[in-house]
Amino acid sequence: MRYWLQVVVATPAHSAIAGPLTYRSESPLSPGTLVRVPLGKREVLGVVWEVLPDSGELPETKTRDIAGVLDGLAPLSATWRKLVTFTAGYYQRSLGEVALAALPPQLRELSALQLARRLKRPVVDTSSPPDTTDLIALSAQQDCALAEFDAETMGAKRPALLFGATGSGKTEVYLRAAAKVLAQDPSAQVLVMVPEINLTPQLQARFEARFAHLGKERVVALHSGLTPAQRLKSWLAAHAGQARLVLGTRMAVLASLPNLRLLVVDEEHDPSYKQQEGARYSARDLAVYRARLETTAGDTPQKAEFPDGPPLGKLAPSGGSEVREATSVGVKICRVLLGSATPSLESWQATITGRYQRLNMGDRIGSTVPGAGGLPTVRRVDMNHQPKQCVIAPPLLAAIALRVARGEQSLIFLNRRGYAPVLACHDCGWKSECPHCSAFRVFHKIDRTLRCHHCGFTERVPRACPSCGNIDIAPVGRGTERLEEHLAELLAGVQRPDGAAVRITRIDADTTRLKGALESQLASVHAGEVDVLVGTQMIAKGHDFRHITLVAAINPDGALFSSDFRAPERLFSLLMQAGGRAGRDARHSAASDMWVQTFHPALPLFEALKRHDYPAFADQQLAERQAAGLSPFGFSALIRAEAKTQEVAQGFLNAAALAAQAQQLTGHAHVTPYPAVPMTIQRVANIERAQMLVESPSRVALQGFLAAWQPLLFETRRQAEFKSLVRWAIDVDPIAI
DNA sequence: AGCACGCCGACT
DNA sequence: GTCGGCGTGCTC
Repeated sequence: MRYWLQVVVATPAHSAIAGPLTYRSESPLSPGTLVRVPLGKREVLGVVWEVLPDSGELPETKTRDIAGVLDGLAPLSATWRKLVTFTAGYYQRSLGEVALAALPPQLRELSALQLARRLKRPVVDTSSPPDTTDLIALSAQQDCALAEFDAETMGAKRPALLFGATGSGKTEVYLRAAAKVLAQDPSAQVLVMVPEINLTPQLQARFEARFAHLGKERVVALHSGLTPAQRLKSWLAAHAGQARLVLGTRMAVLASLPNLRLLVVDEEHDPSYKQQEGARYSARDLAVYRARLETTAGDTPQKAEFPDGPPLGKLAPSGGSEVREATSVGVKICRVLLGSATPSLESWQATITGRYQRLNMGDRIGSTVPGAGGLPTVRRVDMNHQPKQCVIAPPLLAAIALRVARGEQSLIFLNRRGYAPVLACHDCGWKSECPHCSAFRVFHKIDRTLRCHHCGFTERVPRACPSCGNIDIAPVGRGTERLEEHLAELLAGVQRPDGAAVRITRIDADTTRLKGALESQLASVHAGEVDVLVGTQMIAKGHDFRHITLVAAINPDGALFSSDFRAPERLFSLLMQAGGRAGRDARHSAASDMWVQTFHPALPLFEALKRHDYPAFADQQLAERQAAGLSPFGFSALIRAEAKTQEVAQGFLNAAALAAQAQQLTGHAHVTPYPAVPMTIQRVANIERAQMLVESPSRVALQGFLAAWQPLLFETRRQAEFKSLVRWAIDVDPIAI
């Protein structure tokens, strides 16, 4: 007996192969089975997508036999395949690319024997009843948030947004919600996502400790920081249902989790949930979609909407919610819990319209009044009234000196690494441009190099101006390296309480390049071996510095007048998060300050920041976005093109848009393609880059347009004049424009 | 993406 | 005379 299988393999979107390939098999493998298939001269991993009915006749193309089956592995579920199909369609990539990218890379290389050996390890149940004796009591607001989350009855239970300040105890809410789900169903699985790998070790320890009663290896991590072997192990444990709780980064949203019952997205506003290469999916949006997909009433899956849609109430079956309890036979509920102190405006808007349930948890534990308890006092420094060219305003410097003298720690932010962003000649006007990119190379004093942060091109700093020979070349502007040096000079006379000199340290991508460097530097801060910590935004996230009583943002204005409409949102979130670093220790909190140096202190953004008032900030931003038809009130996609010349890159995009207009793809659907423009960094590593924005008030219309446009883009690509085009890609729902 | 095949410069 | 540069084309 012969069967024809439709198999998806890792084919990039720009290759000619878009859909599944047809192979022959002796046995009728079920969809979702992992197979090895010949492709050209090599053998690749594939996933059986469907089995063609045996019509007796050969498919029109030639077919080859599959090379092998990864038996011992359960087929990937129909739900997983639906998730992959949706992701590929929505983000305009091939099925195979998304499907294979979701599997651990090691699975491709493993021989049948190696795989069998890995799967042979017996699963021993070492679980015991949970021990709740050590659990501390929840705060009233944590209790309330959990109760509301559990009491949700709307439709298939809406996605929930846990809105709570840094330090308000969101993690404990995740832990309790997860514990409840895991206890209710002995096979239930929970996925907890965090934005950065850096944050997983401490969180993993906390989750492992809490769920130790489930037995060994029931909590696993899934992120790109793992070795290939560890990643495979975690993935297999999740796929087999053996792992009960998976803690991971954005990649984990596509993991195989056969009995997923709860998805948690911590810091849901974080831009790193958006994949920035390959299939550019938003793990947060997919989490919302996946929760709907995993929710079934009997055998009927919920109609999934992405990530918005009609109010869910309309989709609920008449009769209400009691039939949907998790204990009912055949009914499986999967919920999603997003959490943030500064939610994305998309999620916030969803709680206003009622599509999402909002769980308010405003205050820090042990405090209710800003400034008098947990939240730091925000002090704006109007830089218009400070000495010219001053980097750190005198009152801020005095405040830092005071903290040092009191033996307290300060945290100084500057979102620019290196010594100076530019090196310039005062005589002829030469600047340290990168020869390969349209960007300046950054001066790094420590090894006397000029480094391009875009292509990596590095040279030693020239002795004299390369253009006119003048010796007088000087750094312009300021990075963390120079700020650290500058602070050391300014604070040279300041003594610690024990009479010792001030100790300044810097944490940024340059000081943490080596493995373990970040951990050891953080440890020295925690141990109190540092008085002043200088760093980039990497220290604003997650790390819990208990003894810091002063946080300062040196120059946050850059983001204010950016062409990117999301820049204010990111700045507000960053400053709120930075402020959240201060005074988490109750002993200090009453006296902790957040300083912001700005030339525009009266902007609503800073007014809202001063009051720690995210809702006010969101109201104002949402009003602006609604007026401009921007997300979440409008939808967009970016088409990026790379070529040897800017003319070809732009020409390709404009020609493709013209072709779309000629075919009336835009007319009826209210989709607007804008003219192609050079990207902000126009040239990187000698490749010219251009982009085209496409907007629509309707997500469905935009989707329809993009799908219909794809073939035209391929067609345009084939024209002789665009031969030198390097590549092009679509970014749906881009987070930066 | 891989991995071929396919035509032009500096080496054992 | 070959090794190898990466341009173009194909993979069920």
